Amino acid sequence: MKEIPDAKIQAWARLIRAQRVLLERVEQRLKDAGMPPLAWYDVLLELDRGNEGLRQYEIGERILLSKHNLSRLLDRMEKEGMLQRRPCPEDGRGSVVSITAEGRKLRRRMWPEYAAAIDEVFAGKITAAQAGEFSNTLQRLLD
Amino acid sequence: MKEIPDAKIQAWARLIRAQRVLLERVEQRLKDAGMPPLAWYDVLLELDRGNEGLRQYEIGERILLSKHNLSRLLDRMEKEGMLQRRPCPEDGRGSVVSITAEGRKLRRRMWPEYAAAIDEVFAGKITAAQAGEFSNTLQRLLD
DNA sequence: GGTTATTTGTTGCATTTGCAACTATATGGT
DNA sequence: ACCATATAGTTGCAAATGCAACAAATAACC
Repeated sequence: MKEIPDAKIQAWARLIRAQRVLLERVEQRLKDAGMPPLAWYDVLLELDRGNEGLRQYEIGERILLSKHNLSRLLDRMEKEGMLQRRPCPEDGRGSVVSITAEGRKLRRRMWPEYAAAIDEVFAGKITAAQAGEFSNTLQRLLD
Repeated sequence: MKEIPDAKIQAWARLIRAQRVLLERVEQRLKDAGMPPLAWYDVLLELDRGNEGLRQYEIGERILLSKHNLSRLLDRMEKEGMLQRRPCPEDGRGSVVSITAEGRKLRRRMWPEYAAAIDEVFAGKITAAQAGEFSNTLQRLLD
C-alpha cells in the first residue's frame, strides 16, 4: 500500500474543504441577491460565447454536467425564457441551444454580484503571483 | 465595480473545476469498490478520533454538514450498524454519537482504497514542496 | 421564579442529483 | 443494404440536499 506523506493528505483535505466553503459563500451571496445558482451563470456564459448556439453535449462537456442533469437544468432555464432549443439540422437526434436576449440580460445582471463574491472570498485574499502559481498547480492536477 | 484580473478569475475557475473533477474520480473509485460515499468516511474518522463519542453538532462543524443533513446521514449509518446514538447526560436535547466495532472495521477497510485514490488523482501528481505551498494558499483562502 | 431567546436535533416538503431504462438517430462493419 | 453498436437526449424513480417549521431543552434576562 502506498504511503502518502501527511503534508499531501492535508493539502488534499484542504482542497476539498476550501472549495466547498468558498463556493458555498458565493452561492449564498447570489441567493441573497435573489439570483439563480451558479450553474445558470455557467450555462449562460457558454451560450453567450458560442454565438451560433451549442449542442447540449457541448455544454455538458464544458460545465461538467451529466446529460440527464443538464437536460433538466435547460428545461428550467428554457421555461424562464433564458434560452431556446431547436432541432439540429445536421443531427436529427440533437438540439441546438441558444441564449435569448433575456438570458443575456440575466448574465449581465449576475456578473457584478458574482465578481464581487469572487473578490470577497478569493481574489482579495491572494496576490497575482500566488494566483498564478496556484492556477498552475491546479492545472497540473487536472492533466 | 471591482475589476478582477483574468489570472485570478482563471485560478478561481480552476479551483472549482479541479476539486469537482478530482473528487468525483475518488467517489467513483470508492463506488466501484462497493464502498459507501466519502461522507461516511469523514464521519467515521471523526468518531474514531473523538474516543468518548461526539455530539452531533460537533460532527457537523468538523465535516461541514448542515444539521438536518447530518441527522439523516447518521440515520442511515446507524441503521447499518456503524454508529450508536444515545441521549446526552449533560444536555437533554442532544445525543452522543459513538462509533461501533463494525464502524471501525469499515473505516479501516475504506482507507486503503481511499488512499490509493488520493494518490492516483492528487498525491502522485505533485511534489511535497508543491503540496506544501498549495496547502498554505488554501489555508490563507480559508481564513 | 418566570418569561424570552438560543441551541440541539428531527421532520415534512420541494428541489436537485444520480442511475437506469428508453426513444430516436447516426455510425461502422460486412 | 443490413445488422450491430454507439451517441444524443429525455424520462421515471430512488436517493440526497436545502429550507422552513417544529419540539424539547438550555441559557439569558429581568
